[in-house]
Amino acid sequence: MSAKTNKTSGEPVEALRLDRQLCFALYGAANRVTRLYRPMLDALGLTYPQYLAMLVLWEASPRTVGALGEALDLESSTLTPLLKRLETQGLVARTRDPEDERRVVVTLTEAGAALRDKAKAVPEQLFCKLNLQLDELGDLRERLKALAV
Amino acid sequence: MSAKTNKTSGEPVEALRLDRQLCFALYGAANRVTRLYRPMLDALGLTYPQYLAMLVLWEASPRTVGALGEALDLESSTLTPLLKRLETQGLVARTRDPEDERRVVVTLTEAGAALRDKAKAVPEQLFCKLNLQLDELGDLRERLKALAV
DNA sequence: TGCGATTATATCGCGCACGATTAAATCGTT
DNA sequence: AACGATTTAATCGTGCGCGATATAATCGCA
Repeated sequence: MSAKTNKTSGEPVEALRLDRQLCFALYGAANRVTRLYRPMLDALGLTYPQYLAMLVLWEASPRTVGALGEALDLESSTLTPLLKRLETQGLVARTRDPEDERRVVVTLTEAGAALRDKAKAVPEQLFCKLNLQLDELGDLRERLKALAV
Repeated sequence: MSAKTNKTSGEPVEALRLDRQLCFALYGAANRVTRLYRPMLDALGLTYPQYLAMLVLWEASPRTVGALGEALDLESSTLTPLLKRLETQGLVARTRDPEDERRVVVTLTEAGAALRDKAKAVPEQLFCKLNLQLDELGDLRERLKALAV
């Protein structure tokens, strides 16, 4: 038995150990990285998911809510309030597509487009906070992109 | 320029591309894995963070709120309401430590301890849903544990 | 031309996750 | 003993993330 007493178990259930769980490593890493971003994103007035949405829009604007949801793998129930907050901040505009009134088109405002310059430094700043080589980062990124697709 | 028109940018800012961001790969993978767990955890009546808390308690109960927070890397502002919900479900008991009334001791109830048996199958069930070799999983887990510590 | 089915977004309720703050118990130093 | 500093949880407000549901526009087909 382990050094620490375990008052709940008779025999250990190996597979249930927290330190063997990929899910916990993933959960913890995601939380830690969000916390690392926070001070940098505070300076931009963005939350972490808002920053991700802006990344998508900086690549191509306008986009429909649906297209954003596909890119970010998020539901409209998550995106709609988030986009309304970006709209309130004056970073995006939300308008119905006249071609199909079901669609809502999200467009960067000038302020939203301009924020891109301030955000340019973020990726490198963050990279410095990770204890990681550049090639390790690329490898890890690709593995994660392939995970649970 | 890329095949799709990009009305926002003059020259591309390579580092800002979503598909180059480790943060997004991590964020997406964490969300996807949570969604994979959901049906299995629904059967146990647990959310994903509740499942993680139970994993910690199945390893050793009782534990203080602080010790749980350290193990899970979560603040009391997250844990306290979560533990109250587990208490409401009858899975844990929360009592003040008589030795030091500041501490709250979280103890598995019989039902909480018993749930462990039902949870035993979860890790393997989840593993089957990931497109992953066992050694890849271990490697990925260790890399994530080292990330942003 | 209708009218049921589908599609696109929005709304609602719940449970995190965290920073800021509060409250209470304990500790340390005099 | 006293009292300021520290430690431990709890509380509060904001913003996700999602399932279930609602609403409205469009489509398809008789």
